[in-house]
Amino acid sequence: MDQNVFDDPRITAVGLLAEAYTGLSARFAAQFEEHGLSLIEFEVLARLARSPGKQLRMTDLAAQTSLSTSGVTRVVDRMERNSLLCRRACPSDRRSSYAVVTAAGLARLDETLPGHLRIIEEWFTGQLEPAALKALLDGLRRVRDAVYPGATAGSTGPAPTDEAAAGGC
Amino acid sequence: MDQNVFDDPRITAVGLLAEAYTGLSARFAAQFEEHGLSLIEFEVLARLARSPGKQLRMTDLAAQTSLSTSGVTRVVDRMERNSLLCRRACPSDRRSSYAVVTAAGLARLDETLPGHLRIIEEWFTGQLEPAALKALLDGLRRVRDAVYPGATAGSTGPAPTDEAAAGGC
DNA sequence: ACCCAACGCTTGTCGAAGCAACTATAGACC
DNA sequence: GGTCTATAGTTGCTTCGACAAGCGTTGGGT
Repeated sequence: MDQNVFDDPRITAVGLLAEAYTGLSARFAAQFEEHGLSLIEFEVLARLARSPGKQLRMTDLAAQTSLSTSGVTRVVDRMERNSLLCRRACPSDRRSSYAVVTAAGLARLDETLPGHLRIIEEWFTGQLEPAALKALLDGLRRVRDAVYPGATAGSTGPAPTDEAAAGGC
Repeated sequence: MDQNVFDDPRITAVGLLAEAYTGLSARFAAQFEEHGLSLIEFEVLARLARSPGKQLRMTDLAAQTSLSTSGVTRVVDRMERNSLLCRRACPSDRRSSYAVVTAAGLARLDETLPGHLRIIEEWFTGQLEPAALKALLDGLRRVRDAVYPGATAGSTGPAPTDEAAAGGC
């Protein structure tokens, strides 16, 4: 085998993507941990908070997080134990439950977000001139659109009742 | 909290990076699995194969893979059980061992690489015009350099003896 | 020469997450 | 109305990987 296959520009490209992503993730995780959250817990909070009624069905949460449904069951277990969210029965389908952010969950998110945005700016978006950043994001979007099937599951379903908004579980 | 924080361009940027990376990784993992490899096993094979003597000390392997040293111990255990590599004592420091790719490991890599390159091209590099790809990679490199400390541990150390090259374990 | 802090690796233990199996419900078709 | 398949979620089991503790080794300071 040719020793220099690994200098192939395709391999290099993948290496850059992987290292940029894992490096950034590590910074995020460190900051999240200061607020008692893991990467996945932050993502769950964020996805719930921006969904109509601040809730999502377990399945839709799974689809949005690239976690399996059993993985979602367990993350929601932990976060419910931690009072960051709670389960709520779906009135129209007794098989389904919603995960609903609690007020405490929203507060935790509020307290975490500013630092998170600062870190993104410091290590990612702020590293590049506006034009270069735009070019990077355009490229990423093309790759993402090609490779990432469904990032919007649940947000296109029927609007759930809104009575639980802001965490009155 | 403002519902629209999540439309912040910084959040969007991170989302693109994460989705592009995880989407690509899933494609890679599926192809690796056809050859009986996991993502991390492929990376280990690749990093060993391109190192001088086709070997690396456990610690250096850990530094290159963002695995802990105990994680490396266990991956190497599995791969050694699978005859993809083997351990070899370091003659100059009895605390260290090298992980050395075997002929079978190189063969496995050989059989996996063409498909891997094809997938990179199909879903990543081939999605973009050359200029756009270059812009993407330049951006990624800037972020990577900022955020990713040491990707070259071990490749700058003293050249190990070469007698074991090509897997005569 | 001796001591001791630092290093390299392995092992015990734990939490996280996937898969497959299971339960309960929904909806379609006869 | 009854049956049958598909769906939503949970649980048992397993694997993976991190952390901390432990063992042997090294090398510098005195």
